[in-house]
Amino acid sequence: MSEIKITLPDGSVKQYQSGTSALQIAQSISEGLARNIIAAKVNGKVVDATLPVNMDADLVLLKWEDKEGKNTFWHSSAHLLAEALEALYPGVKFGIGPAIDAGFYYDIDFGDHKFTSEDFGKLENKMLELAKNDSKYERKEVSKSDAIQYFTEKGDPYKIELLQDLNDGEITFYSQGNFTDLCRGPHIPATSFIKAVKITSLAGAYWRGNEKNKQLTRIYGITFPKKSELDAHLLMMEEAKKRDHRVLGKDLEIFCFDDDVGPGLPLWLPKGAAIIERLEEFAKKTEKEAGYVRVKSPHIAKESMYIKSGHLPYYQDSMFPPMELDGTKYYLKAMNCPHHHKIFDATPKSYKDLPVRYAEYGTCYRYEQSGELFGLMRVRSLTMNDAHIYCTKAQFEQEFKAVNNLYLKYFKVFGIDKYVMRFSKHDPKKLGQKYINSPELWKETEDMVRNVLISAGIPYVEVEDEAAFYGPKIDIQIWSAIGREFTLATNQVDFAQAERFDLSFINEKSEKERPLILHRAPLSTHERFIGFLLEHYAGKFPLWLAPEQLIILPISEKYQEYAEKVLNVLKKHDIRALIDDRSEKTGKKIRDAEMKKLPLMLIVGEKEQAENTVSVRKQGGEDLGTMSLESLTDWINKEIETQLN
RNA sequence: GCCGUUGUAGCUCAGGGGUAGAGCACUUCCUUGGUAAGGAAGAGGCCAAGGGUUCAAAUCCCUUCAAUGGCUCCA
Repeated sequence: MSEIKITLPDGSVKQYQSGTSALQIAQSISEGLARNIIAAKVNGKVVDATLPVNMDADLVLLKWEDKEGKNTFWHSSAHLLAEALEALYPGVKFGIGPAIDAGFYYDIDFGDHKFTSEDFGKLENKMLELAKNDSKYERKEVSKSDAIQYFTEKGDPYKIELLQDLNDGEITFYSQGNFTDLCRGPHIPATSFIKAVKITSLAGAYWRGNEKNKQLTRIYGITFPKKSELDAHLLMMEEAKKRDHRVLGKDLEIFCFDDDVGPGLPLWLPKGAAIIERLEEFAKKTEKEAGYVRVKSPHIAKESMYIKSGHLPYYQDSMFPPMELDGTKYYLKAMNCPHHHKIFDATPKSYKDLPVRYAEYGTCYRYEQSGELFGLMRVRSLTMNDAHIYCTKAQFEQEFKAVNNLYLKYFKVFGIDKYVMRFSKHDPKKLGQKYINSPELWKETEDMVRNVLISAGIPYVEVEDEAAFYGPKIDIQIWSAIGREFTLATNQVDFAQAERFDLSFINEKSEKERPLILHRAPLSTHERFIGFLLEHYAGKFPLWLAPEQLIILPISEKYQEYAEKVLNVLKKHDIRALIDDRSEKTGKKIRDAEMKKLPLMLIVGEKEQAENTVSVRKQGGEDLGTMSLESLTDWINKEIETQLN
């Protein structure tokens, strides 16, 4: 037999017999290592650890700690779930069962049987029982006709449908115990790797994601190689739930919903409104410095405007139905851009006026499907940190860059670092349907955007079929506490609406020319941004943004008068403060202030009253000591200045 | 919009065919206490809404509304 050269990640090269598996290679290094090997990466491709290697290769041994290792582990767990289901409910039919970011799911057609969350325990136990059998995951290449025959005999129509799309020669089965599945692999060596199982939830899911298809039962689960890891995971999930903006928003009295107001229509309580005020102050100042001017527009407009803008055919389903007055239809605005275009068009423009930057915190209404509403992250009334920039082609790059820099500046202030910049492009197949049919302009503007991103050295991912109908965009993707992905902010190019609105400026040659338009909303909408910030800060807003910045805690009622004196001084300095005048002990007052996540606590008693000072405690416990009111206000101002720069 | 689950006090939840319970919060009183929970008493509910079954419904059934986990969709 021939020899092969295996290169390990540390660069070392070892010789093995051809046909040696990654697992055997691991064993040759150490038994302990081999026990932890879940899969292997051979020349960059993830494969079974037991697959024989027949050529010289770069080899990475994948463990649970590796992302691909977890992926393989969970994918194999989905097969174990299926095996358990088949044992418990003979005759169930299987859809697909992939690994996801945290765990796996399997789509099941239970036929007439009703599977409920009460069956979770039974299923978990069965999975653990089967795991203990230590069944090997065995790979087998099969011909397409054999594969179809197998599933026809078994009576699994979904698998047969999946097989139709596969080519003969690339089909593999994996078996463990009594269960065989159509699967590309790879898998863990044996079921005994799985030591802890948790079925997490149950949901309906359309077969192949199409709402016209039958709805299957999707069972979500997660597994671990150690019981302790499952416990840690469950604890983490509990913590994430506490961070959920819907929970914090209620606890901290930021916002609420009311049945009489309507779903997706948040009410801002005083503390929520205070945060909005801070955000707007900050945005208006920043935008002013960046050369924006502010405009204002009404909340409704005639149908004709949305026909002109081209929004109506794309957007009608997600707009509130129109009101009809004297035969004219009026829509609640779902976006601010057409209004801004009209403002641009209201006065003649010269090239000397450009770029024109119109900013507005504009409130829009979108009739999102009821099932899509999600706390503050998906709502039906939203106030956007909107602006539109009208510029020449020559100015485009600089403007686009400036907008990007603005984003980065904001992200620094808010400490936003876990995001992905997504360069969202059109899909050429959908020109004329989802996207304006101008292939050259798409190419041109997408190239411009890419160039800006590359020259600015900003990391990004390119994604097709995510653009706006009027042009490409950059989306900032973030994740909520419970792991749901959202677009926080967008920066969009628009080459279509200027044409539709017949917008123009007079260029140097005294000719009419169309401006390019940028749409941008770096601070998203108040709803989504505050929802995000609640989770991001876990409710502990920084001093500049906190609805209530500090609370004065008199040691006893005897110091109430002094506390009020302090309050008045602070109010004169525009500091948002209040007094806890309850007849409670200081420990209790501190605890309650901590629960409300107030950034600062001022303790005042005999000593402070005598010296005309306050004792300052930061949220979390840090003692800033005793200071005069003057040094406190100085300290606060400095702190805020640091936070905003 | 579709499928599953849930809806009991301001909040978190228990209960469950015979006219409602806890903890926290709230109010009052006692206490005047120095860096994460002092004590006592009190008040607070058409058990989401509507209909049905029943001698009797918060409890069982149906419809609606809302929330929630997904799917589809999206800033």
